[in-house]
Amino acid sequence: MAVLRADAQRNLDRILAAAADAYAEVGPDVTMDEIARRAGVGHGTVFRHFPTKDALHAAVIAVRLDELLARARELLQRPDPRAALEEFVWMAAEAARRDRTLFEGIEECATFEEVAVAKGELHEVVDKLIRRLQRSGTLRRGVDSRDVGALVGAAIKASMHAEREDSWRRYVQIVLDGLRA
Amino acid sequence: MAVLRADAQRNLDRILAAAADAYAEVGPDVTMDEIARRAGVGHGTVFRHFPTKDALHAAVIAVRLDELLARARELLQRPDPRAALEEFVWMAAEAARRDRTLFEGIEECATFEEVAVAKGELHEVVDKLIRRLQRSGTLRRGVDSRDVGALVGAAIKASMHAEREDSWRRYVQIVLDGLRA
DNA sequence: GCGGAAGCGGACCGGAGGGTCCGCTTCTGC
DNA sequence: GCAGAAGCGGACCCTCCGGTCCGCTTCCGC
Repeated sequence: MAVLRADAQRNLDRILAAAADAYAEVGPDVTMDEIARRAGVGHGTVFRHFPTKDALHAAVIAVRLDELLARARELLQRPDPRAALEEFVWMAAEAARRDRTLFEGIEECATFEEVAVAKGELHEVVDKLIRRLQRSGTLRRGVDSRDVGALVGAAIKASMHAEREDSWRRYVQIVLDGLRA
Repeated sequence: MAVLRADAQRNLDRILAAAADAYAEVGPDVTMDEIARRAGVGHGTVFRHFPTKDALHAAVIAVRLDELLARARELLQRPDPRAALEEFVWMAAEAARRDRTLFEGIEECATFEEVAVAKGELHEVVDKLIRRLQRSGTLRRGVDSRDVGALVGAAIKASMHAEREDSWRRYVQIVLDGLRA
């Protein structure tokens, strides 16, 4: 990544932030115009920084995944494996709730190097958390980080249409309970 | 509904069948052209029978919901409440698996009378199944048919991207286990 | 502060897809 | 089998949106 001119760097940051907001609020179908508008730049400027809409989406998702990855690594140090996994799940759930595009977009964006790498590393770390718990015998066998990710993401998505404000907590709890051995 | 000319009725049936297939296979974003092509009719013909794309989608969903409703009513007669609910859940899961658009489309199409009515009746009947089981004390309190529908739909959706062929069964089972008291 | 490079942004393009329209075809009642 | 109604279908329209391009602006090294 060559060094950018100061104004270009500022715009890049603004675009990433605006895109994150826009994807979170509107969903994966936000238009590039809307993102540009939120960032306060012209539509063409967005395309100079990101060659396609998908590339921008991937960049946003990669940032989110890196955040989750950092947190997951910290949790590996936790002595209690159940608390570690549960904390991770609740954290991921909140991330998915904030940005409904997170789990949905991962599959499509997996063709992008940055997303594939972050995803791979995250799975690796979370699988460690899971295996620790399975060894202690309190987590269902045959379940891996992909399953947990898919189920938690799905539970969050399912709660989006619910009337009750706290449904997402109930749904995640139901999934967690279902995952017990 | 006025009586249709014989050929028009035939086309209508073909369109509904083709649309059901198309939504199931391709997803909610199938184009009207694709549906018309599958039905072997012109694009304009589809629009004469259904004024908008959403109206067609709603019609397809209403048919599915009516099928589920009929089965749910039968299950009310079952003496064992747990078996009744579980059978319903597995049935709904298979329906959702066959037609990935089913649960997704319901919310948006709820503005259509036919869908709203079918949905309301289905919730009513399933709530009866659920309350029977809650009274027996083996189902989590505070859960209703919307929650169960959302969670099962989510589990199915989550399994769509999984590599393993049988993930949907595992996921539904996890949800069922999580729903126990 | 000047000149060249880097960046900007909005006008523009092209394709996709929902929806309309009307000349032609097919059906049906008599 | 004929007349008129009902239905058909594809050409067409229009909007939306991702992506390109280029004349103008802003920045930065000297």
